[in-house]
Amino acid sequence: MPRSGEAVRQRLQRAALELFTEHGFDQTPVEAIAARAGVTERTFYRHFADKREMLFDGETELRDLLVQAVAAVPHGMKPLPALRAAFHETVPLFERNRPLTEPGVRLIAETPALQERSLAKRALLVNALTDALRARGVNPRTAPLCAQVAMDTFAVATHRWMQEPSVPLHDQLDQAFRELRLAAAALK
Amino acid sequence: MPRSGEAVRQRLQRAALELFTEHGFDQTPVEAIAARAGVTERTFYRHFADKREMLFDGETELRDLLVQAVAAVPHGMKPLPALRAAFHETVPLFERNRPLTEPGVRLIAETPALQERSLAKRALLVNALTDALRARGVNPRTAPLCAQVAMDTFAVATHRWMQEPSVPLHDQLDQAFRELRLAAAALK
DNA sequence: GCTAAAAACGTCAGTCTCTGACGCCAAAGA
DNA sequence: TCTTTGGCGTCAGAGACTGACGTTTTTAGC
Repeated sequence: MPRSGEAVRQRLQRAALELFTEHGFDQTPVEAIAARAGVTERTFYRHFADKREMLFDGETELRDLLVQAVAAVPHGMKPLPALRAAFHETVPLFERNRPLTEPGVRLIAETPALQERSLAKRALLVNALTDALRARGVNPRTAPLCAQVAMDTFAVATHRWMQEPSVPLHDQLDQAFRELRLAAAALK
Repeated sequence: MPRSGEAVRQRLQRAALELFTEHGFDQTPVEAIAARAGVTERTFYRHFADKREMLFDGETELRDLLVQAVAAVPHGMKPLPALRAAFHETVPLFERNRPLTEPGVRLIAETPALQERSLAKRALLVNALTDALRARGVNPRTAPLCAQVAMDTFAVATHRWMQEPSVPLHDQLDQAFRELRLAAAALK
């Protein structure tokens, strides 16, 4: 029974995902997760802030990658094209983790408490993108709107990609942003 | 001590808002709210699904009004203009309840648990708008994107309206949608 | 290889949220 | 006046977290 810290964390994640998919999120006490991982309930809360948090581990990684990608976009590019380019940079990350995240998204989709947390994580991403845009010199007033709209477009693209695996995520992204442009063009 | 049901509900809401603004949301047990309202903790949960839910009572009213407004928009209008028109219909509702909702939004802004619930409520609104758009014959595939983007634009407008009360909400709305059009026009 | 600091874990006690079951009492209708 | 219904109180309990403290393991320095 190793005690290296990271091993415990991974055992907790595996145990939680198994129990969640078997009995559901709400019907799985933290005590059961800890027991399957060979650890105490108290240790669970030393690795994760709360029960929901363990389902959203890759979010910080995605956020850092995204912020870095926005900063790396060529100067002079308008906000939405810049964000679209940044999202394209994250495609490999999604394609690589696809089989791993699939049971997670299904769990989130059918658990209201997890949907709330998912939306909160998305809001954190939007805030980070807003700061990244402002760092590029984008109008501080319009930066939040651009970041939010781009994030929604990205979310639509990934959602479609989950349901229709045949179309590459790159194409889903371009398609979604194209629809955004067309819809907005009808405004004036 | 009346026992009419609705009176208890209102006393609970008043007591909660007072205690929340005084000690904060997390530092206010449900037991204290019920005590100030002259009832038991159990009665609180007979009126509200959970502790957060009492802060979001007007959401269903807003949703119904919004769905109805989308349905009432003239035929042939494109999704985003239709949604913009529908949002304009809700302006009186916001202007009327402004002093009442002000302490609520401040509380939500500084309480992560309430932000999560707020985002969840917004997602419900987006789903309702998506259905309303589809009922108008909008492309079922693009309806979610339009509803989401319009909701974000509306949120930006109301947010600015809260901070700069001098500019009417109608103008904030038009301004935000104008920025959306300009930002999206730079995409192709 | 030995020892001391630091990190990880266990144990215990406790608060708070939320739920089910049961009984009581007031109000509305026959 | 009697019955029914709905709102409420009481009780018991599960589950999510947190703080405090002691113990064990790992790491670092000699």
